[in-house]
Amino acid sequence: MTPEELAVVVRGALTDLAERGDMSVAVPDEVHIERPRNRDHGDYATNVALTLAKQAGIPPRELATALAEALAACEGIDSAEIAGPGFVNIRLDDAAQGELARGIVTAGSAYGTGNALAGRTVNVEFISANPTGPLHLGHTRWAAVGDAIARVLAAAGATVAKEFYINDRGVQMDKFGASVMAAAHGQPVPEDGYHGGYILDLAAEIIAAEPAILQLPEEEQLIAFREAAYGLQLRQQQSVLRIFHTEFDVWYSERTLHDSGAVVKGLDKLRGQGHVFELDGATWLRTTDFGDDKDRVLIKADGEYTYFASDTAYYVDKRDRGFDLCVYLLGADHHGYVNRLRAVAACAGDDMDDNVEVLIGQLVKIVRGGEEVKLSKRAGNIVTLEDLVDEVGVDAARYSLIRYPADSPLTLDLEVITQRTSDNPVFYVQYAHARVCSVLRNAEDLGIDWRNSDFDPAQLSHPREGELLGALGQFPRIVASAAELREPHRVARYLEDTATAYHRFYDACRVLPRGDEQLEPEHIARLWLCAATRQVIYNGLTMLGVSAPERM
RNA sequence: GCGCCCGUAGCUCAACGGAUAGAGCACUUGACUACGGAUCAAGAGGUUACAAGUUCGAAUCUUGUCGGGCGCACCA
Repeated sequence: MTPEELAVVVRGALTDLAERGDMSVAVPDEVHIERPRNRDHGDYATNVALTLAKQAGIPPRELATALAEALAACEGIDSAEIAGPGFVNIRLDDAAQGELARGIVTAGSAYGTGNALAGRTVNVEFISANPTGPLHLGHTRWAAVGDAIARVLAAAGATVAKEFYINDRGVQMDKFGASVMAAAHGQPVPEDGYHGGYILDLAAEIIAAEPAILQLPEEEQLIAFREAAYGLQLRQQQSVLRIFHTEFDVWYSERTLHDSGAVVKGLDKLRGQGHVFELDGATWLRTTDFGDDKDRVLIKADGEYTYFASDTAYYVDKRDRGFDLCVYLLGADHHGYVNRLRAVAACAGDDMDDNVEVLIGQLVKIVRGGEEVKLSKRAGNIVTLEDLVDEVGVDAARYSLIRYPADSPLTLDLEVITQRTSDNPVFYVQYAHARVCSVLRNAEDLGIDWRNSDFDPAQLSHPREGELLGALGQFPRIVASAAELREPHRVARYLEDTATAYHRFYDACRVLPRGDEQLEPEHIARLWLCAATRQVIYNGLTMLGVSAPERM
């Protein structure tokens, strides 16, 4: 029995109480079932009596007592007891709990998915770096977490597109081009240019491919260098993200936004909504109508579009492409954009609480042996996504970034996550998966066909088996809450708990018959439990973009 | 000055208003003729920055104070 099924049972019991008329309780739509931290409190607990008592005018413990009596009589429930101020602690009978293993194995990769967000079409935009250098650690956090958010949203039933906005327009691109050109001529890079060592590499690569570029007139040459370097750098970003297992559905160029007329179209839409005005020769959007602290310029007095104009047009364009929720994942230094972007949605006639969502990721601080490693894209002394992957591997890098909520600052010690030991939780979880796979392989080698043997769920009566089943039953609600809250770290933490439950089970319960033992129903039941565990860990790791190795 | 985020074990961090605030690392002590010990068991470690409030109940919500990070362009 899953917690969701139990909630239905509890709700039914409450309905019975209400209909019998002893107690005038209004039966809530949702009954909160939780898994008590303390195992002495049973398999599950509900606080529903506490929440209903006041409004029903009944002391909580009295209501809880009546509910407990009703529940104890329900099928699949072994006992129900009141505790504390009015909790009802519920213990399932072994068969009802064990049946879960069959359900998970049958559901396969669908176990854990849901339909809470069915019908929502979501655009998740993240990273969106300038194509003027390698991706650094701030980008890397979102590369991992943003991708995981998208996967979790999809698991909750949403239709999701991952999008990368290429900031390939504006003065930063020109500075980038000028920097590469200077390097190509062996001259010092301009003061306000890009100084990383990669600039020299780009220059060398461009000259090698097209030596004649150095003979072009200066202005032409500048453009040629800029475009060549842009192409190379973008491909480098795309390649490293592919290695990182973060695949985008759409790479959207800011230039094409302008070239396609989308910017003009977006402006027209905003004008039609009546929030655009002229002042001092510039064209403004009155974002203060919707909570921004100042109005924003769309077209400067010199006739140039601002970056903000691109932003607004891009939002309108996303909505025109059919997305009903636009999620932006931004770095901490962009938190000033939150109100602005929400106001853009409102100015376009949308609901800024429903159509747009801006998440802010706090900074990642990197230390190496306790000493901070400074990051600076312009200075060149940077830790890049590629560096991190080279040092710790894709799985450890992704997992280390995903297992913490993105909205709190994070310190990673390279010396710690470089170690391929149990210091790093990803190995702990992957090891559990490999261990289950090993047991199932051994079963196969022994010729045990557990899938086609009778499965008696009541065999799973050991406390450690109950713990493991309880953990496995949590998975769907963990995924649902991770999606709802945009917090994939919940899945990672959950997997760690589940891995612990498996290791503890494994430690206490022999799965396979020893050499001279007969195959018993208990062995079969435990193999089903193993198979269910493998499925849950596999589904969870996959949701995080982390591999689930069968051997390590 | 205004605004956003954050203060939880020695360190890095969990805990969607619930019961005795939990993990990992580090520290102490046990369990290997191993279904994979990359594991398990036990111990020690806390005034959840501080103070008031809200309620059956607060690390969580409200207000204030202190401390830290970041942001406040006709830049991109």
